[in-house]
Amino acid sequence: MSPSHASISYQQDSIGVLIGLVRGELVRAMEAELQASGVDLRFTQFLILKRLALIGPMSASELARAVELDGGAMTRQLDQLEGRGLLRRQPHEQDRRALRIELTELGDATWRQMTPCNDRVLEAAQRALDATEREQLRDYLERVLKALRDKP
Amino acid sequence: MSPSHASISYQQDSIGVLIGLVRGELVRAMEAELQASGVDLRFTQFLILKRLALIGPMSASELARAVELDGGAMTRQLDQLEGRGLLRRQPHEQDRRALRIELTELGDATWRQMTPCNDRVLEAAQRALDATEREQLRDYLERVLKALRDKP
DNA sequence: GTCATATATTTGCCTTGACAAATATTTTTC
DNA sequence: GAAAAATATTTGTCAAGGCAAATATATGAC
Repeated sequence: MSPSHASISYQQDSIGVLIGLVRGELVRAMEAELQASGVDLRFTQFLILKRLALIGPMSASELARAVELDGGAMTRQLDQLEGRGLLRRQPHEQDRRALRIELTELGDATWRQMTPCNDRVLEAAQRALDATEREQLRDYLERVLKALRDKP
Repeated sequence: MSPSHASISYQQDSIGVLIGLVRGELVRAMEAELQASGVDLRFTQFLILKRLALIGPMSASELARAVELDGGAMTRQLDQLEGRGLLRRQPHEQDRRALRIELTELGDATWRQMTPCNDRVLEAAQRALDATEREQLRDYLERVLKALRDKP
């Protein structure tokens, strides 16, 4: 008996695979840009700084949820980033369990230094899409994300 | 002096972040479905079996490139999957350096068992998109992938 | 108010994947 | 055709992230 693939010679990647591939390329491109700009940060660390820079101070767990990172992993990232002087752990004013993570001046400066990297990569990624298509892509992705999160 | 985020209260996620979030949800949903169907496989292992089932036997490095996995990591995944009787390492006919990785009957049966999981997750993810939008999403993602790979 | 439950952070443990080195074989160059 | 470069696989090493347990605090039920 022949296995079930025998008759299939070509198969498009599913949306799932495709999204994985795109993400992989984005991470690679972003880390390459950072390195080329002299910023010594991994992709996850870039995401953390970006979030803090754009949204402002927040607790470690809010930050962890925002970048889809495990709480324990976040603690260790904060250790590293704080050790390098890019952010600060402050006590949270309303909740004594929690922290208020905020960028230092150095962290903010680093963020300003890497903003162009971020922009270049996003522009490169979307260069084959016109403005309308970019909006649609974002819209579709947001709807997919919502569909996955609001599980039936 | 106030840091540069002070005036920004809300900022949309970039396409980059959005794609990362979607991928995370897809992986989570897929692993949950697999577990619920009694298939004890991680997402990466699912991808490997899927690829072999749909495309047919190929070398370990082809497989590694297809699922964006490091060669060393692939060796160890093959060790596990072969140990569980889901695939076989055969000698490659044209290239004595390489292997011909092929599914066993058990591997193929496992693939047939998890096909519905895959379909359910992809359907759930895209349930808020109509047929045209699904095609567009795929098209956009393929163009983004191509743009990232054909670096200027 | 008190107790049970939920949440925030930290730490230990373990798995996974990236990177580099080693070996075997193929392909390219001259 | 021999040397050089490229490719396939394996293994060692390391960093990163997930999960579970521990601790501290907050929130909700009664």
